[in-house]
Amino acid sequence: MHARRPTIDDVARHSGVGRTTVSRVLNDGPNVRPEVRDRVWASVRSLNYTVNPQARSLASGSSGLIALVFASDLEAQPNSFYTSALELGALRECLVQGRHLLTHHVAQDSPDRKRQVLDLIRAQRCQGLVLTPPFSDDPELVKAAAVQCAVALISPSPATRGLADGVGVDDEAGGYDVARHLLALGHRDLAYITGLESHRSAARRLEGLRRAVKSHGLDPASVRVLAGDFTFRSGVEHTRRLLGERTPPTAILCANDDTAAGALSVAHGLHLSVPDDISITGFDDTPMSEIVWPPLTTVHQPLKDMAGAAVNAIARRLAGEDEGPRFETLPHTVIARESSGPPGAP
Amino acid sequence: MHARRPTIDDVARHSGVGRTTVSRVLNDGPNVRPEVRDRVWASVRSLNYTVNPQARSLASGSSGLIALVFASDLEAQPNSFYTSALELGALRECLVQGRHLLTHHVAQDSPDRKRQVLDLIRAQRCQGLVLTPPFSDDPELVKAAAVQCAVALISPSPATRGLADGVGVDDEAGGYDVARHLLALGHRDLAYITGLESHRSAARRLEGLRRAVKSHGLDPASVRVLAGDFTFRSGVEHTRRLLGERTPPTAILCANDDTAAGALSVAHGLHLSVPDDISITGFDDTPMSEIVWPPLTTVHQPLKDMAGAAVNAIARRLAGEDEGPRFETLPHTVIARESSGPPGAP
DNA sequence: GGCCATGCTGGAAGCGCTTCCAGAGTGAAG
DNA sequence: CTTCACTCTGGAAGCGCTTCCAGCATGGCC
Repeated sequence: MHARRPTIDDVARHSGVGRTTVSRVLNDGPNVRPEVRDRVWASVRSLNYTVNPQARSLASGSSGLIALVFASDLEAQPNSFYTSALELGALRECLVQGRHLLTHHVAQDSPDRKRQVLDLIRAQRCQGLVLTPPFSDDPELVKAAAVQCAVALISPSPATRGLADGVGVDDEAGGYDVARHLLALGHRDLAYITGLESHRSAARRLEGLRRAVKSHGLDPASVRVLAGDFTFRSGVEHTRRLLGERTPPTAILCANDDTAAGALSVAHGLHLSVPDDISITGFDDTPMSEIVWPPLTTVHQPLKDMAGAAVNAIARRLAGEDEGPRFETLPHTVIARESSGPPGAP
Repeated sequence: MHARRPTIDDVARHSGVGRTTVSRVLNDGPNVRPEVRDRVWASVRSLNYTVNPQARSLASGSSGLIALVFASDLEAQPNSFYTSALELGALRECLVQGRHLLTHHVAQDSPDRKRQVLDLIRAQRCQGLVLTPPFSDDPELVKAAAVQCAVALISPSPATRGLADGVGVDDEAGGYDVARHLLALGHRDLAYITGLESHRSAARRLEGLRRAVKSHGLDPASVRVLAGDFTFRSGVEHTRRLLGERTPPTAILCANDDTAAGALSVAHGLHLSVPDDISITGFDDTPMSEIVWPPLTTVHQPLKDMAGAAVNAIARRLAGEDEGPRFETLPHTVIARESSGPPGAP
């Protein structure tokens, strides 16, 4: 069939040096004369040699693997844009760092989900682990994982920030900012559809919302809060209920874009005009917010950068950096599109 | 720090058997007495042993890696639902098959994109490769890849079907079926926004559309065809042009859901009613089709199953099955939602 | 009882790399 | 001329597994 692939020994023989020297050249090691280095590279090219990553992993004792774990179901197609963005960001940074990404989806409601994550990094010899919400909010899991490998958290709550490196936006401020946007437009009666209870960072958005309401001299308790779960479906259900009330709110804030899309859909079904009859906002600024009609006012979160920063933090740890856990706050922005406007406008 | 992880020799010693026997047990090999087998498993559990996948790969000479390659940009967020669905399907089947998935995104316009793919499977020692469109339509690439590893194609065109295993729906029939759906509703003036030229399977949808038109006694040449590229943006641009004409079509068929979403958005912008003023259909039935307003009439394509079947085909090849390339056709369905209706209705 | 087929077992040889360590060469310092 | 501190270099020992192959029981059969 095809000829045996060249090994490091073939390169060594071909360039007339020892195997160790070839290894040094391949790994940019010190103590190799430039001319020897060139000779080795020439042989590498001429033999069309590439290192065997499996052998390298075994010998060096490091797999180069970083696991990215999502809490979702292999069957469902959850928050596709959110997870895709994170994965792409992580993938890109892994490429830069010469590491490999192991994407894993764990059923959210699986009773042994923590074990699944720990088993994964154990069995695969992962050196790094990027946890997304709500896993990134679980102190027990984070602690257990941190013993085994470098851990970085996406949007961790304060409870886990001290346990590992983290990246995220200031969710409280994000909530505050969209709420301010709506209050400035003249809205006085807001409703909020939350994300999953366990997803702490999204819960902080509500706190920011309440702060904004209070700072406008209104009663935070007047904000109607409905317990959603980030799905389109929960946006549909809660919005249907809200808009069925005698005095519906003039604006509905949603914990993410999917939920907002559900809310929009209900408004359309009732032949209401958005934003004239009802303003709706999302969170994340996934591509979805430009796909729906009208385009969604939302809070931009640099998801790809967040995932990249997480992988980068892991790489730094593995390179030996040894400070306390660090939390990196990335900037968010309110993106005002057409789904929000003054209440009761023509 | 932590104790050295147990190796296969520790298990062998602990259970009083040879290393070879432990290996047999771990790999479900033959010729091990049940009682010995149990004893070994007991040791494995008690030592909390897991095989080192890196060592196994090296020794067995098989990496267990399957690459899934997308033609897209790490910067853009292309067809998120489409790629996510394929990835989830592949991931699930890999889990079943005990293999690992290496997801890779290659810039569509990169001049050496073929080389990038070939280098990837070469450098990583991938044993399988799943190619998505338009890579799956490139005979040159498929041939070159097939020399190195088992290849499976997602939605290959007839030109590449003979070169490797493939999975897909009958795109021609899919196009035929949506067109029939619209014709049955009374539409006589259709427009089609195509996908990327290089994406052959999508081009076949147009052929089906033409066949349907002809079978209704209409002139296939009367169908307006606009060259899109699967993006929301191309849906926007072409629809804007179409609806600006003196006699706009009564229905716009799009090569995928993203493009259809763009078309919908333009209709809304012009304050047209969908489907009363204009019917719009998509293709793929990604979650997006339920998110937009009104929900999109589209052709369901079982993307997750397709990716799973592709991985499965690779696994069968690697297990030694040795027939000619096989193409597996999965069923498609027209999903009639609210974006299509009789033309010129109230 | 002798013989062979069959089932089970483990020793030993790698897989292709990294890394420890000893050795060779070189120039500056004594 | 010797000594020492470097800079280079390569031999050899693994990393933890799979797999080839030889060896030893065992049992059925003539």
